[in-house]
Amino acid sequence: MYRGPRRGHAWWQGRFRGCGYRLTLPRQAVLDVLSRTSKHLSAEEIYLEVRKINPGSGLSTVYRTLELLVQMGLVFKFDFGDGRARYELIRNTRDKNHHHHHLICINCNRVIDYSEFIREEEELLSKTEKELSNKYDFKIKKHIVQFYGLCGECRKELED
Amino acid sequence: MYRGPRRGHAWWQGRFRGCGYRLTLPRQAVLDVLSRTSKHLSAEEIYLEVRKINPGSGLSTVYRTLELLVQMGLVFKFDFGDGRARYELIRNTRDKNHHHHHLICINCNRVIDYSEFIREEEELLSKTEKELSNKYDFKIKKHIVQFYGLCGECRKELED
DNA sequence: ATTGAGATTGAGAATCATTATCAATAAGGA
DNA sequence: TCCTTATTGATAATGATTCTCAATCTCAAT
Repeated sequence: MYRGPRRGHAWWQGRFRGCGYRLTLPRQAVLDVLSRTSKHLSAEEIYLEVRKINPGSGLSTVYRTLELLVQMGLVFKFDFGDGRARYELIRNTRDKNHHHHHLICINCNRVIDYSEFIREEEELLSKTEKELSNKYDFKIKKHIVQFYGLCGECRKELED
Repeated sequence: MYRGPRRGHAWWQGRFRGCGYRLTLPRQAVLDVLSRTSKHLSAEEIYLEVRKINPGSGLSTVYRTLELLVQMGLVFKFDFGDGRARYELIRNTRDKNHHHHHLICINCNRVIDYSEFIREEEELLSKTEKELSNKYDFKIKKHIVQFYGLCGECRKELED
């Protein structure tokens, strides 16, 4: 089954060329790191991984690349309230709108992705968005839904 | 009609005493500022207002007081994504759980409070919370729901 | 009143993630 | 090859928040 040009990095390459950008080694490295993990890494963490692939990469470039990727719609940027941004590669191009949400442990900063009730959530959110847009003359671009709490391990740990 | 000891600042005074804290002038000033506005002020903004009431107050103390108030459950602390925290006095002690949510303009940072669909939202959220708590062994403490977009004025402004 | 322990304060230094600066380098087209 | 532009890495700058610390205040016990 032919899958088009989406083998290896050819796909990203195309995306970049289409926007007039170059898919350079430092940028490649950032994409590699993001594509190999399911965690929500910070810029610093990405930088440390990137240096294993391309030791010449600088932190500035990692920041610049992440900004670019977010702006290109390839990466999500999250704020989980611990003072540093977190980044996540957007994997499924098809159902872009079907994004997941997060449970964030306020003790160990672990992040759990979930998609339960996402349909109901999205339904309610879009209904709310429609209503609020009218009432307040406000054009909603995106929403944030996050749950904060304690993961199992931290609960045990703190119950002592 | 007698309203109990909630005249002036006597109420806060009680709250403070009860916790073993003192309701000093610099703290009073922060509470005054917060109680007089419906905006979502930043620490710096609060500081500037506080100095009109009590010119001796320092920025550190404002930060410390805000932290204290949040910890005492008298004030909400929000992050609207513009790099500074925002604070809001919790006014109605009765229905603590009936908190509102926010529309945030990504252009001018205006914040609109809304309570439409809050009931439905809370219903869905609590249902989701229950389910997720079980499935992921995760004790949810709080949630965040925020809408980002463009307010009417900014939309006009940017359509040029 | 006096005292002493502890709470509170303001000024300034320190922190830390992120951005801005800038000269050097690489790449692609004419 | 030459030239314009994109990209880079090192470093400095930024800016909100937190930390430090000596000075001041409060209040209960003497």
